Amino acid sequence: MAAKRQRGERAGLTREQVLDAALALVDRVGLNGLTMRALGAELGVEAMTLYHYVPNKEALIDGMVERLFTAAYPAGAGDDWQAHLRGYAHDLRAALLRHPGVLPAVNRPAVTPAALDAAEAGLRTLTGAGFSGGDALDALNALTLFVLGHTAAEVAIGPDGPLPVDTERHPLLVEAVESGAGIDDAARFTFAVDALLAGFDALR
Amino acid sequence: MAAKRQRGERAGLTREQVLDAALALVDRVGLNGLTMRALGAELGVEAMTLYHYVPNKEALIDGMVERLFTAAYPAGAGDDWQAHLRGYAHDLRAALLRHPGVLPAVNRPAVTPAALDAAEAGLRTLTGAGFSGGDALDALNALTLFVLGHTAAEVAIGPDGPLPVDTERHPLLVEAVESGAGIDDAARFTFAVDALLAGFDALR
DNA sequence: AGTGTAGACTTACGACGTAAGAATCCGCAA
DNA sequence: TTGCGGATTCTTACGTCGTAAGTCTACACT
Repeated sequence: MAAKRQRGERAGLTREQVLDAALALVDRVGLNGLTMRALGAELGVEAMTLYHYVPNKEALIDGMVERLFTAAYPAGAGDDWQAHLRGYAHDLRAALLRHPGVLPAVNRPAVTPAALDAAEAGLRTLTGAGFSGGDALDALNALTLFVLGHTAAEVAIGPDGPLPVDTERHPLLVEAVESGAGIDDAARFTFAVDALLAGFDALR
Repeated sequence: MAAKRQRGERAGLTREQVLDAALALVDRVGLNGLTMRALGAELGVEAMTLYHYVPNKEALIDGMVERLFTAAYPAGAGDDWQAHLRGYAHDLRAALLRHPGVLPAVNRPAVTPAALDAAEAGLRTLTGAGFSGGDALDALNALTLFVLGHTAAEVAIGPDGPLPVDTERHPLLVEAVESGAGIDDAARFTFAVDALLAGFDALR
């Protein structure tokens, strides 16, 4: 990618550049293709050089996830609480889908300043709408974890040949699937988010 | 674990034994500790022997996940649909938590006969309660993916030192956390499942 | 008794993460 | 101007991993 370098000649890297290059690499070759050597090559640098910006590979991946989440919160506080949370969920999903390759490494929300700000904004909206502090926190949590689970499942492609269902044993399943239901990921996501919001409303 | 063996002397393994041993090993040493050599040692066998039961390590992990899911569906069809789905969600979570170490490798529900049976039973209950086939499928899907996301997040332990929140910037967050809300995983899970069910009810 | 095959072992290779240390550049003090 | 120390990079090397290839042995069937 970059020109060859001599022994102490600076490449002028930053931690952010390393993380971004890692995200780009993963987008291209998948999480399994992310190796220290490959990432180094991407940046015109030897593998060991990366250890000046990241203590080890695990921390590198954590950093990528953090970066993903930091980019995920546009902090749009909506007018009414349902619109606010709906926007939050859709924005978060969109941000996660921007780097699908990293999603297998995302098993819980990263705690970043941006995430805390988003949580605070959500709590403000919800408590303002009459939720108790505890319920508001639980609601935000449930919504966030649902988004993570749904999005992770979306990108986890499987062999998924024809489902091993037979009409005798699973008539309803066959019918629902053949009617085209459950195909569109975005529609399923929207359905679920709306259900969750309606449920919060009912429990308020 | 087992006695040393000569060339050709049978160890009498089955694919199921291999998968169960892998689950046990992961429970003990974590997913990173799962290596073909270590698993072989666990079974009193060389690493390469395992390749008679599993084409490669990825398939080994897939098999573990499948096994986890197969054990997860006790097929308890409840009386009313909310009780049915609530039981399904809690049973699924409990089954997943039985082997927490594998959860990072679970990013979507495994398609197994048991899973299909459970889906069919859920559809029957829901359509019987007045849901359209498409909505019923979406609802089951949303519930399942939420359980996966929530459970995965539960076991994803983090360093999680004191949260970097300051009272000035995040007053509501500080208050909610200090009140002890959001500590108990099971309670948060119950809250979210109930919300989702209430939401399904509202959208019916 | 002879033979094929499934199940086990041995050896070996390339790739990976990273420990250890050497080389070079740069900014600052004398 | 010179010299020095830290920051950044490269080089070399080690142990471990997944697994390809080949070999050996016990048993089932002829």
